[in-house]
Amino acid sequence: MTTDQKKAEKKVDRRVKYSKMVIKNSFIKLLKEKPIAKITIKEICALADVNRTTFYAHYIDQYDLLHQIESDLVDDVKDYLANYNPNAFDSTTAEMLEKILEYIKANAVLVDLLLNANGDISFEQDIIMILARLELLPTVIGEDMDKEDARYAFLFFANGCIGVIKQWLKDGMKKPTQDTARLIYDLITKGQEKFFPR
Amino acid sequence: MTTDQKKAEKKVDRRVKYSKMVIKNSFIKLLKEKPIAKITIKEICALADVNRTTFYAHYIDQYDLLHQIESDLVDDVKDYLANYNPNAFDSTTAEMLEKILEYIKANAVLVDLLLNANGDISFEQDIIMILARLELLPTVIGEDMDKEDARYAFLFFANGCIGVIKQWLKDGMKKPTQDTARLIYDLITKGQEKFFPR
DNA sequence: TAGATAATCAACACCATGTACAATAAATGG
DNA sequence: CCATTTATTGTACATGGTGTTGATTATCTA
Repeated sequence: MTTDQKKAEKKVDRRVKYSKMVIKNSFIKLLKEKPIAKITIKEICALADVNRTTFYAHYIDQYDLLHQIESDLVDDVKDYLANYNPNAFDSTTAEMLEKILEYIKANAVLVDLLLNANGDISFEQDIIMILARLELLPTVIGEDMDKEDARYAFLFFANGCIGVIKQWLKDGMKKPTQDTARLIYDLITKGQEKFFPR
Repeated sequence: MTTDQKKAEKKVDRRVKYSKMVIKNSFIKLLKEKPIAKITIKEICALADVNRTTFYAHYIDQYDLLHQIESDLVDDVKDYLANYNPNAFDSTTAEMLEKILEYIKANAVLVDLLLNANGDISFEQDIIMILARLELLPTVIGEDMDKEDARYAFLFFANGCIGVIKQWLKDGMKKPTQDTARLIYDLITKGQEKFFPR
């Protein structure tokens, strides 16, 4: 269930729901062809068969539209992971990672588009904040360690995850989610030792 | 020595050199204030006190200009690191990391701008490619390991490095370069074990 | 100094933009 | 089902950046 549908459960006018939907779909279609800077509001509306005035009723510009799409996706991920709440870094972290990868796989086209091709840096930051909020990564819990180093370590792991996921998407997600999750887990816990065991 | 100056050593017309310089400086100045999408060619030229026709003689648009600036920086980093050529992952890697951090510190304003605020994803990719080309990170050398996993591991470490560096820049590079290099080195080699020694 | 080359200037058509307002269509709540 | 509210449409308009042209001027290099 998407965020749009959830909001719609309240009392959003069907017309608004439809307009936003066709606008988003058209925009995403265009985003597959060219960078956002080359996409005009006029052509989004033409493709969506919607009046330009309608666009301005809901969005400021293309970038606002992009951010709303990204924001919806972020909310959706949060809902998807709402059930899981590991408060420590134990064996369930690998499962959590797998869960995330499964979600990404289910929304691969969009995520790949936003993360690899035509997204922006703020989207990556949002994803990293999700990871931070989930306390999925261990480094925030350390007590006797340097606070600053812990933050750096977290960012190292989080950005590492994103990097692997981006390539995984580019590779068409050939590698099973479970294996990929395991690989990421090992990289976090053991670093290169996994590859050069002593 | 910048790439521009190097090119100039051949035989680039002084006028061209000057035009490109003022255009770049003006653009960077504007980039500190607002995102690239809001920057017009007209205002770049106004600030640079250069005719708009001159801009079009050298660049296609703002994005082309940005990419040339990033590309120059990348070339500059390559030159800077040209002397160092570690072909294996040994103790000199930490020194190499420190060398890179020192370079970044010397060009902090620009790097922070391109990496944190208003750059694009391709710039990060370029940086990662530099790391790959340097064979600074170990995972490509493994023989008995899965090729695919090695690539993922490399991307994990490379993106992790970028993540730490970005935050380090945001923090105003308070932490000494040597300590930061050491931290990154430990994260690569030992993962979270550094923080949770067994 | 002479020739080559770059920058300037003015002018131009073009098109996306953002806004305004009236008219129309559709949805909601009773 | 009707009356009211609300969204969308259509039109029009001023604005401003764009990209290109050709001629002129300024500057560099050899």
